[in-house]
Amino acid sequence: MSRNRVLIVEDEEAIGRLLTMNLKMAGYETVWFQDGQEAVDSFVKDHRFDLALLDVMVPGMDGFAVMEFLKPYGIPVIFLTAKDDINSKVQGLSGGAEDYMVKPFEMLELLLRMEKVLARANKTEDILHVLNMEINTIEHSVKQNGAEVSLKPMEFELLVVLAKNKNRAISRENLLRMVWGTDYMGETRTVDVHIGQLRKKLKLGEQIKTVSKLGYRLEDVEG
Amino acid sequence: MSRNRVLIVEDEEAIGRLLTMNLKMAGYETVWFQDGQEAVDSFVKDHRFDLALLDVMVPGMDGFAVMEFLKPYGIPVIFLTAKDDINSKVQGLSGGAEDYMVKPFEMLELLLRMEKVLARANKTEDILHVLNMEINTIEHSVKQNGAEVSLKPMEFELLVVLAKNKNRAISRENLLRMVWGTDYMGETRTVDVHIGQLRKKLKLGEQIKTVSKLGYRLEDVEG
DNA sequence: CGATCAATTTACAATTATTTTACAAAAGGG
DNA sequence: CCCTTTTGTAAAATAATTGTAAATTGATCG
Repeated sequence: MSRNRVLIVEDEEAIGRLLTMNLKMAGYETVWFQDGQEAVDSFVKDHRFDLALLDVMVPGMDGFAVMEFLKPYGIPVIFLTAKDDINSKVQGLSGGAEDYMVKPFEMLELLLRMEKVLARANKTEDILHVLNMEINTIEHSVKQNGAEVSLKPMEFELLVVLAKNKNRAISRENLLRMVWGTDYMGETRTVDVHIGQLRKKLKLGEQIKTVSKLGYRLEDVEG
Repeated sequence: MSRNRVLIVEDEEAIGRLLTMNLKMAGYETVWFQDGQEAVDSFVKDHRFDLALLDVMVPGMDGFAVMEFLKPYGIPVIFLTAKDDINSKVQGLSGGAEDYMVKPFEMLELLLRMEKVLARANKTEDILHVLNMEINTIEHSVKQNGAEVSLKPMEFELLVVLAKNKNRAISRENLLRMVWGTDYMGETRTVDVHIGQLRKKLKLGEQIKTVSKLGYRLEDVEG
């Protein structure tokens, strides 16, 4: 599948730029507007979006109003808003928004939530193809050159995260958060051990690169 | 690349000018007010700031009051204050300020703290572009003319500091503080050796200038 | 309860990174 | 110029990180 397209409506320069850059790194296609009206004008001409990130307070037309235009097309919305404005939260979620992020937020947190929203909307691939592997996220199975390879649950989850983020170095901390869901502090070699298992079982000694002091990267040259 | 915008509220002419000048050199965009009320009046019309430096004692409206206006927008605040006024410190930090500088302060110290605060608020660029390099601070990777160059962790950290402070000479002592985090006293050639590695690996013999008796400077004429 | 299997921790070996050393080369500074 | 100090850098020494087998812990199920 081609990459998911994300509509961004955000007037703050710094945040908009950061979003654009990070989503691009994460493999999304983005279109960014600093004005709600402009976003809508463009949207009526081209509504091929899979997800929208809308700042609530934005010039031209506010985020809630923008959402009304997206609704008929079933495009899920995640709102971005300045500090704990509980009213916006209520209005946004009851109005049909999928999720809600309070600024300033962690980019990784946003990426995780976007993943979840896209999965719920059935806009993610169920089968990933990386290197010589076919990873079935519904059956939790992996085939390598057509032959089934048996992975334990955590090994599988780790492989999925590496595959979804191929060619990108991921720190041990982030792997722990993404796969294990823990904000683990202190020392643990769990990640390393599981990486070792994947390397052994899938013969990925070369393809899973160690990034010293940081973490690991699954390399797939072809892209 | 657009720069981070900093709101400065400081009535002392000399300090205000110094801040404006130094931050501009360091690549920030600044707006400076000498009166708290004026700053707030302007802020309600344009709140596109990434950080605020607030003098506590300032005419019109004091720093704490100004902060209350910034809070809802999640704009981090660093207080500047005349003396070692412990009360202000307590009031400021408990009121939500990110950090606190006592005058007179080292400009480099302030720049360091600003960096930290911006990073915490997720408002720093993840990808730096300097000379022919693209430095990805999330993946800890460097591309030169599109080709990946492999750096060891400390080499990478050093490059980031040089890049963030390009065209500014940095002493060995400060490099040690910024990269290695140590207030190392005495003799060490560690910095020199790592500079040598960067020059070799990235062919920056010309661009990393030695500043005799002081330290080094990464030059990027284009700015 | 055990038996079984997955997950994590431990412990130590292997590898890689960092710092120091030592000397050569270059730069200042009379 | 010459002498002194500073800097460049290869290579040795030291330190830290990573790989991984094996032991331990935890969870599940009859």
